[in-house]
Amino acid sequence: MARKGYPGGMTATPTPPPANPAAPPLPGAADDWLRLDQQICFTLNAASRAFNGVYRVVLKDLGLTYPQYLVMLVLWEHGALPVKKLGEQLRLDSGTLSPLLKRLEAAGLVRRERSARDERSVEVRPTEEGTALRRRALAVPRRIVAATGFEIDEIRDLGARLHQLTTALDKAADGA
Amino acid sequence: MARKGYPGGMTATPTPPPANPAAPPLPGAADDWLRLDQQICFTLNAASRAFNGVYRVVLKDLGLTYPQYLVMLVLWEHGALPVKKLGEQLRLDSGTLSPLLKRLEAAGLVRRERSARDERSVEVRPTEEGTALRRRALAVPRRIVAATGFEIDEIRDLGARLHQLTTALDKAADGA
DNA sequence: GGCCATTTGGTTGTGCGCAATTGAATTGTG
DNA sequence: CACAATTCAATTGCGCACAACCAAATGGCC
Repeated sequence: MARKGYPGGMTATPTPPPANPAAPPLPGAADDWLRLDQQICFTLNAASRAFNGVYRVVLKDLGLTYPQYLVMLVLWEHGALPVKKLGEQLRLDSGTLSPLLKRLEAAGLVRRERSARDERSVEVRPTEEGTALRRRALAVPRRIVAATGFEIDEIRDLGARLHQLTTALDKAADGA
Repeated sequence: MARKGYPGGMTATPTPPPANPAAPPLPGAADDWLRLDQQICFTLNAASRAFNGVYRVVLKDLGLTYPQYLVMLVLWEHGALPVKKLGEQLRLDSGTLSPLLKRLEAAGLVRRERSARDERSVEVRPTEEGTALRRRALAVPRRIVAATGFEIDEIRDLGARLHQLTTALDKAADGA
C-alpha cells in the first residue's frame, strides 16, 4: 500500500457511536468514556493531518512545507525576529526551528545572523526573495478556506474554540 | 533554549485579531485573509500539539505514545485486524504503521502474523499483556477531558465539527 | 498453465516535534 | 574582578507522517 488516497472510502471515525440519546449503555460506563476518548483525540489528530495534507498540496507551488509557511507568515508580519521570539509565536523550540530555518536559508528565503548586541541571539529576517514570496502566498488562504467548505464565521468560531482548548491544555500539561 | 515550558507565557495566537465585527479593515483585503489564515492553520496545529503534549504526560504511565495509544484503542475495540484495516480506521499508511507496530510488538503488546488465507496480509492482535493494558487505560479519558476544561457536550460538538472538516479537506485534497 | 494488473506490507528518505544535552554569551552577586 | 546562575541556540536521539519505490501474493483473463 503506502499510497495517498484512502480507497476504501476512509471512515475517519471508527464506528462513530450513533450518539443515540435515548438508550446509551449507561453514561458513566468506562467503555463509553474510552470510546469518546477515541472519538475526540483521534478526530483532532485526523483533522490536523488533513489540514496538513491540503496545505501540502497548495504550498507545493511556493516550495514551502506547512511549518515553513507558518514561519514565513510570522516573518512577513513582524519583519525580523530572534529565534526565541519566533519560537514563542509558533509554540516551537529550537530543536524544531534550527534545522527548519537552515532549510529556509538554504532555499534563499531567509538569512540568519548573530545579533551584535547579544551574541547568543540569532536574528532571522526574510531575504528579498523571501519577502517577494508573500505576494504569491496571498492566494493561499482563499484556497484553504474553500477546501474546508466552511463559512468564514464558522472558521473563526472554530479557531476561537481551539485556541481556548489549547490554553486549557497547556495549563494542564504544566500543572500535571 | 529547547525546554518544555514556554516561559514567556506563550501567546499561542500571534496578535489575535480582536474580531471586531463592526469595523473590519475591508473584509476582502488580502492582508486580512493572510492573517485569518495564520489564525486558523496555526491554531489547529497548536491545538493538536497541545493535545499531544497532554497525552504524552498521561500515557507515560502506560508506556505508550499518542499514536500507539490510538492503535491500541482500535485493537481493543475490534480484537484483531489486518494492517490494512488498521490503516483505514486510523487514516495512516504502512510507512507509519509498520515501524510503529514493530515497536508495539517489541514492547510485547501486540503480535503480528501473516494471514493463512492471504499471505499478503498481516494480522495484528493484542497479546495477553496488551489486552490487560486496557484496564489501566480506562483512567485516561477522564484525565484528558478534565484537562480540556470542556463539558462533554462541547467536546462532542467540537469533535463533530472537526470530523466534518476532515471530510471536506480530504475531498478537496483528492480533487485538487 | 502463463501472463498481467491489483492488492498488501515493507523500506527508504525527508521533514516535523520534542526531550535532553552541550556550549557560548550574558547577567547577577559577593 | 571572579564565580555562579541564567539565557540562548545548536545538536543528538527517538518517534511520527508521508511520498516514492519495491517485492511478494493474489485473482482475473486468455
